[in-house]
Amino acid sequence: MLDPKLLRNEPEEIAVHLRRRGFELDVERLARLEQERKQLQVETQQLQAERNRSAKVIGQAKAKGEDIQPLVQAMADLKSRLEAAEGRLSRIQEELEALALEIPNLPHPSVPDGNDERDNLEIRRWGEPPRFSFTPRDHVDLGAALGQMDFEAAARIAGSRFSLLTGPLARLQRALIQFMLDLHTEEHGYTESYVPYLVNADSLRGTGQLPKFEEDLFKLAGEHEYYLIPTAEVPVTNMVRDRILDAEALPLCYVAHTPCFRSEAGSYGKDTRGMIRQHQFEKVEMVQIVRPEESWERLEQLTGHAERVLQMLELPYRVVVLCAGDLGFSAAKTYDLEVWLPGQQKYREISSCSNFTDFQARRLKARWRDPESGKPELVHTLNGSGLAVGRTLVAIMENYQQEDGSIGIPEVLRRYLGGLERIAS
RNA sequence: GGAGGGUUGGCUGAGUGGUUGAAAGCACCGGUCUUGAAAACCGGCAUGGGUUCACGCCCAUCCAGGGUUCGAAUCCCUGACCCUCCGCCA
Repeated sequence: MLDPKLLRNEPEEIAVHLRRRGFELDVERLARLEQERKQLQVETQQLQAERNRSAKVIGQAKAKGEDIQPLVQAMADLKSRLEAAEGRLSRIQEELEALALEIPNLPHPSVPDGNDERDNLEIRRWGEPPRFSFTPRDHVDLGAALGQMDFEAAARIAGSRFSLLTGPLARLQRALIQFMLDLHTEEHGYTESYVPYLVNADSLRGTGQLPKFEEDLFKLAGEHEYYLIPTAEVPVTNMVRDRILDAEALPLCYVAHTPCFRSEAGSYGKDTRGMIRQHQFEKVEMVQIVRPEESWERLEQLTGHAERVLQMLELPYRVVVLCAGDLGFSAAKTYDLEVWLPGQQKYREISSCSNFTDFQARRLKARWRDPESGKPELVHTLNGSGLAVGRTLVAIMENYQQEDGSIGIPEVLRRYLGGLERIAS
């Protein structure tokens, strides 16, 4: 959520920033509602003050044993006017609130202009795409040949967009998770955390998935209103919801491995082959809760932590900064890491690192006590995949494939696989 | 599934219809004292909003939503969450 004061006082400027990301702020409607709100609020508060005064007078009169009937009768009219005013005010406030919840974050000035992913800006590359003396296969063919990846069985068990791994390939995925968690906890200073995979609607509102993106989520039927998490960002960031943190506690850095569940509504026909886009996938996620003044520096650092995983796995990748039009709803700035996939001859997203500034914090009421002011102030939140595990598995298969269809194991993973150096059928 | 208890400020915790936005303690901030610190003592200290050049004044908020009442943290109803015991269970 944006700062309501800013929204009230400088709607035109805000509209300009939001237009960069393709969001048209209805300034006139906002101004109309605002004006109405203000007028109704003043009126309501005056009536409330009057009611409070009268009630006090009646109390005092009663204490003295005077007749309060005339005073009570005089209140009747006031009461009905107050009720009407309160009703109208709360309707306006609800409308404003609903409007505010659907306004995305402001893009940072350093975010390039652009409409969609084609306008994202590559800012650096690492590693060389491997050269093969044979025609490289994609992970689907490789997995099938190994007999360790079975999409037909997955479809029978669940449906499309699910995958099934067995044997060394399944173990490789587990090894990747272990490796990433160890790296981030031991070398990057994150605290490992285990979190709920089902969350309530408040948590999803806090991080910005609701109310606007309900169709992307799996909602459980049953007496409780639970949703499957689309990313660990939701439970982990919500660790600080409704809290006031001590200054010394910051920054808070958490890493969690969780499965992620996404309905992929609206992506019909996109990435239908293989395990690139699934209803269920594993991800290791880094989350940082920081002081506002250091969030931009932290974004660079966090991105570096994600890059480190790819470097240690020796997977070629590039870093792109998302253009304003491609930014996620809550993000002020996002770096995507894209790994080279020989099966597609393309760089594909494998991590997304974002600074949400105070946008999520305001929805979450996640604050810290600034020693300067002594007042509770909003924190800044950031997160980044470190990495999307399923896609990392795909990248390893495709980049480390041999002519005979076996898969080499990156050096750093072998200790997690009992020393295994290659996966063969 | 059955029975009961609870939700109050940063924290602990009093408060069962009228100066209670809320006692007390802790924490925190300032001061006195001290060579310095601690202790002791004195003072300050909720959040959001409206209005004002400003001092200030006003409104809302004691889990949420309804209700009773001239007046609700306090009474009634519904819901959420937490806890305890019993049953079942990984």
